[in-house]
Amino acid sequence: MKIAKPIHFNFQACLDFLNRGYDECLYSVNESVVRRLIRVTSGLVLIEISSDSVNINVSAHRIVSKTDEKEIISYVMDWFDVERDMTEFYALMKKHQQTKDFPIQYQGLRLMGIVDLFEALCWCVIGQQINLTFAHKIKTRLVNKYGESIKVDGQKYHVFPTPHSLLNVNKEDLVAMQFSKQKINYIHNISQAFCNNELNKNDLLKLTKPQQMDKLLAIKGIGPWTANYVSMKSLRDMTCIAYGDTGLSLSLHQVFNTERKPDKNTIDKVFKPFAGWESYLNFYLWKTLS
DNA sequence: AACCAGGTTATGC
DNA sequence: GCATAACATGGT
Repeated sequence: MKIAKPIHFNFQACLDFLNRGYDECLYSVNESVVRRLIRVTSGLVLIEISSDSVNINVSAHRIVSKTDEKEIISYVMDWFDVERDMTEFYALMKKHQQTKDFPIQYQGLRLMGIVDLFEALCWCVIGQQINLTFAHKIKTRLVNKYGESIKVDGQKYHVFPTPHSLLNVNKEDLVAMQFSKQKINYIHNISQAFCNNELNKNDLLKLTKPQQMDKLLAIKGIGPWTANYVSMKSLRDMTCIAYGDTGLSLSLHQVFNTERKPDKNTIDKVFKPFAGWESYLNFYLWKTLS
């Protein structure tokens, strides 16, 4: 399968982001290739994504139908945000002193998404108030125990657990994995919302932004930061700003010379010229930290 | 050794 | 309404 690369798309830059030094259990990056197990209607498929000068190339580990192919392509396009025309964003960054080098430094880096909304929400809860190394550690324990997997060439690949599988976990097992009781409850709440069909990505995408926020914030464990983060990474809203995020605060301080912990007003002022591209500016600012 | 991490909710004034 | 504690543990 092939996807034509649009302008302002740098596959290697995207891969470097995926491979930025954390132990990631849901995909593996090897130099110029990323492999990941995904779920399509017909079942699980291991896909391998690489790139040449004109295309993104996607292959599957087994025979797939035309319908499967469509779902796989759609997954990759979503994950790598392939369809977005970045021209305007790049022009905006060049126009402003503080960001004028970004188009060269981060050329073609796309806002890498989390296609599965359930995974995105759980990941936020897992990462709440702990360092990312530890967050990856406990996520790996969760995925290894409850996520479906297949073995290809002696290598095991996992998908993120389903809401049903996490709804039925033994809480003591999660304690043993070093989840806090609070995180365990939050993950339970989110699983329940998906199982009761109070929450699913397709329906959420049909709502307006404020309606989406209300739906998300109604669940105990999802606060403003998380609602915003999944809005950016999964629902693909382009106007998200991670207010109060420690990383964003630090990068704003370094790049825009704001105070160490800028208030909402200050942040809005910085983002104002990038209206419509807030999520991308936020993402690139995070990138300046690594 | 203390302080903080991709936060959120419960509680107290 | 706003400040503060509790959560759990590893990294720096």
